[in-house]
Amino acid sequence: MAENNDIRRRLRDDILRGDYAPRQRLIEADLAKQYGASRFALRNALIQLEAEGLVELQPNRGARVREITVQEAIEITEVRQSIEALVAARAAERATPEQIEILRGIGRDMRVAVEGNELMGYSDLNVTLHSMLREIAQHGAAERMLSQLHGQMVRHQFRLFLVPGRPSTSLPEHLAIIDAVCAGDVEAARAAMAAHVGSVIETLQQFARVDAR
Amino acid sequence: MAENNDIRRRLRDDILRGDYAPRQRLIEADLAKQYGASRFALRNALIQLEAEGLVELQPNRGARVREITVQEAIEITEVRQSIEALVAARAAERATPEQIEILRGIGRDMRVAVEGNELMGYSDLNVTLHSMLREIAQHGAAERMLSQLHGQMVRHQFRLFLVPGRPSTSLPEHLAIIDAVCAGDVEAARAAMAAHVGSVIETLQQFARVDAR
DNA sequence: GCCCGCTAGATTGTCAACAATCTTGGTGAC
DNA sequence: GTCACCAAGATTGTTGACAATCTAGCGGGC
Repeated sequence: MAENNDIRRRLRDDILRGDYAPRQRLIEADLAKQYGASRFALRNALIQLEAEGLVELQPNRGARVREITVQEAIEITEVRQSIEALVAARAAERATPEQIEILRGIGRDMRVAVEGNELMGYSDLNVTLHSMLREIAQHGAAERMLSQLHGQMVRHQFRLFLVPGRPSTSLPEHLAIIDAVCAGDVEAARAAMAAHVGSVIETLQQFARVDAR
Repeated sequence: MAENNDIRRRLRDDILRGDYAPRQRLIEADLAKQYGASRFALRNALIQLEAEGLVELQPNRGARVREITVQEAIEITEVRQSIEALVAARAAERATPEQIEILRGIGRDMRVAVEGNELMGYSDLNVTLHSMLREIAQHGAAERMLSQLHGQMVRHQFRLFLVPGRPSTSLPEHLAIIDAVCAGDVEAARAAMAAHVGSVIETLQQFARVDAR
């Protein structure tokens, strides 16, 4: 099973990186050859990825990359909103002085990245901030749910950074979250995170309107 | 695969009903004989149940029923709290007159069940109310996450009903949720649900203290 | 007496071949 | 020309056997 988990990880990474288009069929034999694994190992990986919501498995008809509509992306983000708010609140409760220093550092870097118009750098910092907050919160159940939701979203997440002016909207939201967590203000942290993810949802809703045309 | 999903469902039901103790080893060959299925089908079911969080799968060491500690149960319920609050808010937004009638009916039945001290009946109504709210909310992502979390919790959920006086605490909370949803008051519904699940968390915390002795 | 290593049995992991099912392309009736 | 039907190929589903790994119990050395 050691190799099995390896296959699973590689296949997941490749799907998340966008190597396979949504709704593209994933044919066991082809993938097996491509990854140098047995069909058996591949099958297991596909079953597991289905459970993660990355792949759709229809009986006798094989596996496809699951397509997430904008509407579904919004729903997923709504759930993410409520869990991330919980994580932020919990992080505010538990952050140690060392962790607070790290958070402030991330905030400074974010400001610099936005001022320098470094989109990719800012995107990476965004990921770093959210995962730092999860680490501070030490909440296993939230962690599991968020990583599951996140995997399903990657494709749409990516589109967000292409929206002009998006960084200058989200920067103050991120800084507000950092301030609240560092101040140990539980309710402010919850509210700041809810507001931030709320603005993500609004941006997604713009996509929904554009796509509808 | 038709039979495969059947096995999965039966095995899940049996685990949830408590036929297998936590940490009990689930031996593929034994289960295969017991359910009249092939080891192959069983294996797939176990992989899927692992993803649902019901079963723990260690390489070369087989499957066990996953044990949920009280601490984990609290975490899971905290996540549930935030998602259920979202569902209640959404239900308040969308409930039709017919659905409102049904909710009020559930409320009346709950009152009667508590007055008549019918614990099992009240427990069933509790399940009915929550699933009715999910149906009204029509929120696919929330639905999926909640059913996953619920599966992991069943054993602890059960203990709640053994707590003396628990029904008389939760009845007014349930009625408040129903009132808010029927009134279409989104924020009140969110708050009422958060308060209700919050009181569940407090009860679980009492267990944690008792178990620690 | 206690610990280490070893063997036998139990259990899981993997494979290759075969069966069942779906898909595609073509053929013929109308 | 269009539709229903059928066959061939492609793909997934399943099986039984075997390999790899773990576990428990025993015996020998200290």
